[in-house]
Amino acid sequence: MNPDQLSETIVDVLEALVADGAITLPDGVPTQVTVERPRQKGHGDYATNVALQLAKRAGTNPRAFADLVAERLRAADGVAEVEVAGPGFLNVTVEAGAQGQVAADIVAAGEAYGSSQTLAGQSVNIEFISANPTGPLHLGHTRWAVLGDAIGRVLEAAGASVAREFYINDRGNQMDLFGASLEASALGNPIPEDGYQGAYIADLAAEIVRRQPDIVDLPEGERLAAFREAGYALQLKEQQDQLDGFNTHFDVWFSERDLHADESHGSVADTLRSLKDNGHLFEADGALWMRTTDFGDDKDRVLIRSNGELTYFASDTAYYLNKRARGFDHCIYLLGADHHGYVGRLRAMAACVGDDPALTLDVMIGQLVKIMRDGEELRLSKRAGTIVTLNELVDEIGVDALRYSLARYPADSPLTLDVAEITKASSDNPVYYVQYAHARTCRMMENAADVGMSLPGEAYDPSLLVHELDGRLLRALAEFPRVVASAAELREPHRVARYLEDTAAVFNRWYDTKECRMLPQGDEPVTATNEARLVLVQAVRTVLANGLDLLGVSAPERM
RNA sequence: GCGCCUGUAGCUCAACGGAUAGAGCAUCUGACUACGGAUCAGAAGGUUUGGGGUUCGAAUCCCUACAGGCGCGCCA
Repeated sequence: MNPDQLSETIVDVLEALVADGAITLPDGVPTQVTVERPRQKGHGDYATNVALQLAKRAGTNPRAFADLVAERLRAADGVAEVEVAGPGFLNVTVEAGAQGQVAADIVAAGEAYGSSQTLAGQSVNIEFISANPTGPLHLGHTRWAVLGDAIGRVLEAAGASVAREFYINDRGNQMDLFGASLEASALGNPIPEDGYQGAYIADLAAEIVRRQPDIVDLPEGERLAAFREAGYALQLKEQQDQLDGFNTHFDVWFSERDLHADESHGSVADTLRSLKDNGHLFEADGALWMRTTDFGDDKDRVLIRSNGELTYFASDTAYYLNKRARGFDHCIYLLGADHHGYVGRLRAMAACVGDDPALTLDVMIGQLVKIMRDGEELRLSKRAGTIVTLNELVDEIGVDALRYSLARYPADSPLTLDVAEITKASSDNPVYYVQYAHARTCRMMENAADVGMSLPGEAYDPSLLVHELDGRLLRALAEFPRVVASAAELREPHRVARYLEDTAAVFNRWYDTKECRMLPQGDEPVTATNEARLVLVQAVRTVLANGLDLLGVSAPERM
């Protein structure tokens, strides 16, 4: 009896009540009802608020409604007890032994357990980080790397088709400034005003000269561009290596330049041409504008400046249409809080090109992260001279701890992490707590093999897992697919992390309980209960490993 | 000035309109003849920033005040 089955059972009860005329539901019987694990002990194994939700529509009060449902629900298979509590909650206790099947199901599903088809058919593009290729990735990008990647993973687990995309801002003034900074550094000249500072510029310039000693002899007009392009290639490669080492992988690295390279479908030129007559473009002061105020933006936006240059917003618009043309019906943008001013114009732009932004656009604004050490904010990077780089963070904290520490919080609240706390190699640290629980399950499986135990397969008897803690563990495990589905739907992968911590705690509690030992003690023979628990442990291992994988965190077998 | 986000235990943060608001850290008290104790049990800690409203029910939704962060270019 898992939550979905209970939900179905309750729906059946409601339908029976309607059929008998005991209640009337003008809007019909819902196809599913809310079933949750109560936080409070003493509220049964599962609780539902159907009576509170439906009583008004049925023209009765919640308690009376709940009593009617409870009476029939008690007779259902697998249900041991039903109580009506508080304002009209139904607290359901399931029969001990009626939930054991889930453990075998999990083991059979293996890596696929937790996946669903709730978002099947959706084609989602998720764009994140999208840094300029003019410097190393830093703290500001790290949170989006973790969240974007994890959101991609949970969306895929929920059945969506997902493309993770990095938009390379390789066009515009800042690229020339980057080239000029490298050139100046290589020639021993002062870095230009507003140029890129930091020791990494000198390193990069030296590397360029080492690879192309002739570059300094190029005529002045060509030299800057040569430095710019060489620096671009090296810096992009470094960003890609940084992310690769951070277990964050993109399906598409999209160059802004490609939008300007020709006039093919999906290019900027094509976009401007196709929008010309749609009524939302106008000319003023020698510039071409999009009337984004038609759709709630606080001011109109320029596409072509009076000097003939295209704006970044023109690229944005073309890029959006390009994504749509590639078949994505849902575009997620992960932006930092310092870019939240874009939300209005992006939505308005989507509306101007004929889409309903409520359906096609999902702009997520992430708040900034601070990292503290010894009571002081970690700000300055040794090398980059600006902000702490991703590589420095990985060196100091480690990939798993850094990823997990960022993944366990939702995007929209400001976050302050303490280096000492997230690097602490003990169970005080949630990442190690979860990983340790996983390592423990691995060790238990090995120990079982050593005494000749093996997974019972067909002989598995789910009704043997009758201890209260067996039940609690089974219910926790049964929850996983719903957690993954809601994490995908809400774009909140932190729910997976919190769930893993909770499940690891239930497992440790179970492990600590003498009546729930998996291995036979001393010379005792292996019983069917021992083997049933072996299945349970393997199920725990599967859930912890699958959950950690959704966060891009490793599930070590030993620690 | 206008707009977006945030305000929850000493600290860092959870809680899809649900029951007595939960974890971890820090503090205090217990459990090792062990399935690896990187564990477990327990104590203490709260007017969910203040004030109104909506309803069976509000940390959550609405209004308002206050506090903090960020943004408001023919820059990218």
